[in-house]
Amino acid sequence: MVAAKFKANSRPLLTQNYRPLELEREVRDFWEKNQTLQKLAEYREKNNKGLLGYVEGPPTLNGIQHVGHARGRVIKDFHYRLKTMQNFYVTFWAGWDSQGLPVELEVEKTLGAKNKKELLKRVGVERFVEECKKSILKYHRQWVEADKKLGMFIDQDKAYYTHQDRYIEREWQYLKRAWEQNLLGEGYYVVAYCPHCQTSLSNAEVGLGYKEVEDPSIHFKFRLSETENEYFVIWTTMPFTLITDMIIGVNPKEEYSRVKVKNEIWILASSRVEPIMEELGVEKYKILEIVKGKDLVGVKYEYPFKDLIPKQEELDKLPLIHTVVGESFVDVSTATGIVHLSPANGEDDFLASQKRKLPIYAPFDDEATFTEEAGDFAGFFVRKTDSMVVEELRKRGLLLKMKTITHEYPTCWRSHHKLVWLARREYFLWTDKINDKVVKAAQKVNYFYDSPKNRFFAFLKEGKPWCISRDRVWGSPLPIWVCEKCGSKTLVASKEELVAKALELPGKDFELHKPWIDRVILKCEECGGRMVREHFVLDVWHNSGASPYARFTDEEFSKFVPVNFLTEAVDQTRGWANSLLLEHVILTGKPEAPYEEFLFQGFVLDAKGRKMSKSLGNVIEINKLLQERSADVSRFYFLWKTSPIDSMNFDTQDLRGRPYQVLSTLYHLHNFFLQNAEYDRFNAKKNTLQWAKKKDSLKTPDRWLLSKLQNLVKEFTERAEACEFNFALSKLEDYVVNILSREYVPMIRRDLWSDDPETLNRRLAVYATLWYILKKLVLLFNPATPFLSEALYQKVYRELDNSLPETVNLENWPEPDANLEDAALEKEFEILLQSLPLVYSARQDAQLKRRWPLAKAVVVAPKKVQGALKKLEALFLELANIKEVEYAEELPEVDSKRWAMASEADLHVLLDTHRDKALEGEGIMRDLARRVQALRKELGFSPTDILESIHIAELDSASIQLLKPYVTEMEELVRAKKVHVHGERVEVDADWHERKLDRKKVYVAVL
RNA sequence: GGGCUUGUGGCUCAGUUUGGCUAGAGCGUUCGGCUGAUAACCGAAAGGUCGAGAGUUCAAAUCUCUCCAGGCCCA
Repeated sequence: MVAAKFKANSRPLLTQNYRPLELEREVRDFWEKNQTLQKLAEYREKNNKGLLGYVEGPPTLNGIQHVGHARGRVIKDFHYRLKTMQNFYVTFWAGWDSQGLPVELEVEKTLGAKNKKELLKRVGVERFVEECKKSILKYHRQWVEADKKLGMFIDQDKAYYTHQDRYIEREWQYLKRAWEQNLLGEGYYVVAYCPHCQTSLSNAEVGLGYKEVEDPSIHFKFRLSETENEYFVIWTTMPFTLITDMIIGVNPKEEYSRVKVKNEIWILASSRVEPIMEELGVEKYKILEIVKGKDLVGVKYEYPFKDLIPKQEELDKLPLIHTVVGESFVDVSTATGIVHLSPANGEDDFLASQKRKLPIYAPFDDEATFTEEAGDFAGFFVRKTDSMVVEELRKRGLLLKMKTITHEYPTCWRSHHKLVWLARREYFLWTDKINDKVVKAAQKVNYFYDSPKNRFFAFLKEGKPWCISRDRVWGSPLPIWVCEKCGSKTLVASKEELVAKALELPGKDFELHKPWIDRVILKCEECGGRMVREHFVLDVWHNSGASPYARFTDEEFSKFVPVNFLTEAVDQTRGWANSLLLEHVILTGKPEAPYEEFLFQGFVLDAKGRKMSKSLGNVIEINKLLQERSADVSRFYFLWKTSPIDSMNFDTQDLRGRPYQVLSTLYHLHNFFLQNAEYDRFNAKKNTLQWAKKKDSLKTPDRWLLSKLQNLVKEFTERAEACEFNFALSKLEDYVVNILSREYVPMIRRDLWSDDPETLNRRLAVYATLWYILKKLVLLFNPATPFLSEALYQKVYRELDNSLPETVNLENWPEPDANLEDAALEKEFEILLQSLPLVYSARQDAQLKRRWPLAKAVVVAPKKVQGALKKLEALFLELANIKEVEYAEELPEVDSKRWAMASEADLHVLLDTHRDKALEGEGIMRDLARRVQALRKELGFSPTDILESIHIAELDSASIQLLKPYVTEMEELVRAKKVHVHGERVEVDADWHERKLDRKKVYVAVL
């Protein structure tokens, strides 16, 4: 009868096992079919308690999403879902960085290029740009796919792309503001240049090409101007740089020696005297004096080629030129500890001269050939002059030694030619002028953790100007036009304005990219001449840094910026976090950041803690990972494993462990709840907590569990908002696995194991409690594991209560309910939960199984502890499986053979190990019942099925006698109409199954 | 080479701000037990020079210095 009722009601809402992949697929379909993402956004847009701007840190559409990216995306999505459930409207819209060097490089590879100039000549810029667009589309598809699999609720329909005209136009507004404030202008910068490909290279490209190469290695000397015979001794591998020599550098903190060699005096670092003399074959020398580097600063030296280079002779008259400067980067552990500096041919050199405001002397053209300004060297390719310079030094008696060495030196990754560094004309944002404002702006931001904040500030305080021009094709163009006739410049920041001022246009409808933009010729307002565009494109960091203004409309910008919360990996301190900040200060003119909070995340490494790289082959791609692994489990793992600022060793093996277990337990708790609640026809709308309270059916375990939940809600929320996701999730883990599954469920199991109508209200009260608790948990889990939460929400909550909203995401974030808190009760349960393991421990010592009932326990504890335990005595007896408990304050004298004991601190439990016949019989019954239950499950019976009969055979006769009085109780326990006990295995209508019972065999049959 | 950061049982992490009981937890291992929601769980055991060294202190995983190794950024 009961079984029939159960079956009639049974709907297989949840599969018996947690199968995340299957379930996530269903949920993905559900979201798509119901347009959940869109509905959610629309709802919160109309109903919210506040707006939170968000702007996506655009991934470069080159390369594939791997676990490193996914960590950040999961944090973003976590934050979005949390804030949305807290009833905020968040502009969680996608964005993509679709320009830049990586895109160009890939296209170059695809099209097969020896060098870029040749390629562009061969295929044309139009074709090249077409290919760039194709390439970004390819990667875009894969990123969107990965986002979908991850469960990202980012709005892909509202995505921005940095290459779109409307984005570029708005990006130009930043430059316009900079132009108006005199923060944008021309300057020089030293860049790596490949003479063969005739193009400059980025730092990243330089890193690609370090190789062993041969170079001249020369030691030479420069005479101190005020002396006849005193010299600085210097070493270099690039003789040609002497042509642009401007200053020499010493380390002001180090010691230098004046050394007598024959009738000359040489100056070099003290620590280098011995090795250099050996190198130069000088056997006899004498150290005359030791001086500090800082005492050499300001000394003028005789630049040797003034006769060959008139411009150098001119420069020589200026202050500081051809004198000694102090620089801490000068290393006295190699060479002579003195370096000559050519600001036009080295970055350190350049910065040293900028600091001192020296004039720029860069006498070469775009082909790296010396110009007229280089005097006798004019017309030669720079490195061709190496030997000429060496010869000139020799003629003047300044060359000490010349040889050839092999060393590591950057070469062009494409053509393998040695690179040279050249000062080139570039465009800068003079952000050094607004550094105070920038630092002030950065100070208003919440960074959550100190270490990345320190790093960010250390970087910001350098306050270097920002070189924003790049000599490339696929990028946002620099909107500056120069008059061919009078040289005046103009910045034009919109297409409309371009058209209005144009002399020539590349057709009516052109896009704001090369090659078309270069065909726009403007009319000079000063002289009426033709203005042509400066050929540069912009640094991609300027593109993404413009996103707050460029991705929104004016109205949205004023509503949403400063945005609330951003997060990127730590490498973005110098990248996006910085460019956003600088550009916003320029745009607004105020010391204000475009973000209120910025979380810098640590990097994701492989299982062994090595960085992920293509060459190591240990990169884990998201699309591949999620083919086999659960997105929920992975998301949980990302957030749970380590603090977001720490680097994280990603080990797919870990996914099978605790993260899976936590989610699986949550799932099975729902299964448990459903099985029982459906059986008793629980009515979610009627049988609420209020109802249970009114019926006085809530018991202490329920009230304890409810009280514990309030604290969980409070702490989880606080930790999550502080970006301590690992702590937040471990709180959740503890509640689900320990408090609910391990501790609460055994407390109420006995109450549920009954179909007595008299106790129905008690059972319904337990379901009301579980419904309330589990539903809150599903909400707390939602930001971390949206698939599981949605699945349970649909299959359990919406199924049992059709008045609920359409998706779990439309629920409100739980808030602690003070009415349900009971600190005193929690304290009492703490004591109960400390005492029970002592019982189990004592049983273990005495070899007494937990299912064997015992007559008596004595709890020895202070009065207060006793009091708590007395209040919960019924629970204690049931969970300890003991008939009676006594209390004492002092340890009584007992027979240690008969009594087993376990202690912790001032709490002791004594167990009476003696079992009379009744206890033994009940123990045997429980042993057998356990085996019957296992067999029932094995044979596929449902827990609620009533069996016809159960047969037990081949127990010894003593056991049979002990068991007999408990047969009726057993029938109830195992849900069978009749339990038969036989001596022998008689003929029955079912198979006998052999089971072990305390090393003896016993046979069981069920039908 | 510089800045920031990490190093705690076999593995993954707390604890370090503000020095203070026998350095904790989970996973894994071994033995035993429990279980009709759970590939779960419980008890016990083995397992730690807290990266190395020095210093400060009555007392150091914690503070200071040096070094080693990994990571990020820069040179």
